[in-house]
Amino acid sequence: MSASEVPIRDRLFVGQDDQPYDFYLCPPLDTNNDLIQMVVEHGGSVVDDLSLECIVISSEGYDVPENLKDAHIYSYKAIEDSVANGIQMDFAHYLIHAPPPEPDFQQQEITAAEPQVEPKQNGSNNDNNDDEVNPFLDIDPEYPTEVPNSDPPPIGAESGLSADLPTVQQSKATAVFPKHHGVKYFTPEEDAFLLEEIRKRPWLGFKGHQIYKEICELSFFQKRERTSASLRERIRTLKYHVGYVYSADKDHKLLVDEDGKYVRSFLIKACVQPFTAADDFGLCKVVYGKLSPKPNSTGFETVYFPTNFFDKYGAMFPQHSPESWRQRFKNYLAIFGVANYLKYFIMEKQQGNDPLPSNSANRDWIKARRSLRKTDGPRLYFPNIPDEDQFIDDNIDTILVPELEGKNLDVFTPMAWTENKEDGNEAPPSKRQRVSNSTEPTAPESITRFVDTPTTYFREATFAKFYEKEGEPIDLDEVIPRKDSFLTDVANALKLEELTASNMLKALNKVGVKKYYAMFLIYRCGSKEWLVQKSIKRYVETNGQELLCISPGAWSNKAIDWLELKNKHLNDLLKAYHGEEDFNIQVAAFKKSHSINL
DNA sequence: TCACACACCCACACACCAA
DNA sequence: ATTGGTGTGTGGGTGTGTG
Repeated sequence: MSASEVPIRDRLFVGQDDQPYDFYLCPPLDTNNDLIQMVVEHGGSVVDDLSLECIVISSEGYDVPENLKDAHIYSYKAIEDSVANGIQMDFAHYLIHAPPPEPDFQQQEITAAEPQVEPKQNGSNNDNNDDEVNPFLDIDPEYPTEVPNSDPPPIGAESGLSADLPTVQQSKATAVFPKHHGVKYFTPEEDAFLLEEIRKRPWLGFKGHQIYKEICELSFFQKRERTSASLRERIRTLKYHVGYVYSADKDHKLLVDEDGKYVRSFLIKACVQPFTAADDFGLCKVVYGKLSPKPNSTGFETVYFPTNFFDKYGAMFPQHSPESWRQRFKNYLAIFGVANYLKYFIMEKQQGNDPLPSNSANRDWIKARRSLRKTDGPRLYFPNIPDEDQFIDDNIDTILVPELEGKNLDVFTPMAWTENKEDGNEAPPSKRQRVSNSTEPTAPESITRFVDTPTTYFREATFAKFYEKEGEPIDLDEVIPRKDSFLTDVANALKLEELTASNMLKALNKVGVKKYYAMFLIYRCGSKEWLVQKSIKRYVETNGQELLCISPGAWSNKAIDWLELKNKHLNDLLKAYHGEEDFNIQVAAFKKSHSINL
């Protein structure tokens, strides 16, 4: 029977390369028409030529024929269960025969490196259990499905490989006759084991080196003589298709749900956060505006940082730790030059280009500057930027950087620290003084414009209660892995013929925005659907930290705080920011709702 | 020729430490 | 407490050998 004679119902047994899995059915299975039909109906194919790459299927209890002693053999139940469940089961769980270990390698390992009985590592972590292994069954007790009765739950049982099937597909050939000399292909069970071990270490990321150093220490891979480099490269070959990781708390203890299963998380964070051009621009802008760096005779700048400057900066811009920000300044911006970088950044923006971060804007130049700094050589100017700092003063506020939007930078204004540096704790707002040429005034009357800040909590009791009761406004765990499609859904949902509040509410609810949050957005954005959309985007991109976009027309908590002050000057600034018409409409709406004290 | 396993390299993010 | 020096590990590029 060939695949072409049977209508293919789904692609259960098709690899990512669109090639069907080839199954070799050991007699008497080769005459089992039901089984054959299952294979071909679901996209696979049945072969009778063992010299081809194929997955060998047999039944438990049948003698392994001599010519298959060196093959990995899987139970026919792998096929049956996959079809029954509608997803591809982890074939590694159905391994009924594996090739015996190669004597020369095993001997070498035992005599040269290991005592006859490896000491049991009896720690709190169950990963390193190392029980005796049946040498004829190449299934390790460490193997995920076989982690029994241990404190953290069995993983493989539920997680399996299912959606992550590239592993089976990519190593199917070698699952049959793995080679021990030359190229040693990964088997499905190695892939499955590796993925599970990665998922159990979400704090290590999965692109680095350390995690593989740990995993390759496990006896499962020690026995298979896998180096950390090979494990790492395997994951790179699999295009990092880890799919998900298991949630862990800050002490690296894996979270377990009410069923005793590890809790999946699709937020796979990287271990290091590269500095962006916006990061550099933001830091330079604050240093330039608030700390007034003074150029010295060697062409570098002298900057006096107030106490805890980087702590404050890191708190306000948490994409990097305070120490990282300090290092960034020390290792790159101080070398590049604050004024140089600002000029470069502004020039690029004005020319419609995307500026590069300071480490890569001009690698040769910064390398030269770095050595110049130590050797005290001649001054080295950044090419093609204006001499005068006036260029910065004239343009710096025209450059919009989303990262800086809505941040109140007043906290970085040092309070006369040059005179009394020792009592330099928090500068109370009323005591802020003009130290540099661009300090912000503080008294309400001297505030010249409204600078919005992010809205991070529900200010109105009604919405706060809903939040308490119904939880997060959007299920981020569900949405973030498909961020782009979700945002498209939201955009499409808001393409309504009649943009009434109730229509928007229904449409948003349909795509996964909780009703109370939709109500909140409509209320704060004055039913402007583009602002509602922008706010949802902001919410997702900030991982749920910010409830509202920052834009005229979107009324933040800060704006409402100002309203409640009933100060005419501040209201005028709000009018200037939001527009007089919008101001009047919103204030009327707020009054009507009685949610704020007006 | 291609995919894969394995290895090596390097810029850089980040942490730590001594002064 | 701040600062400069230094060590460690990430993340990604790439080279080589094999089948």
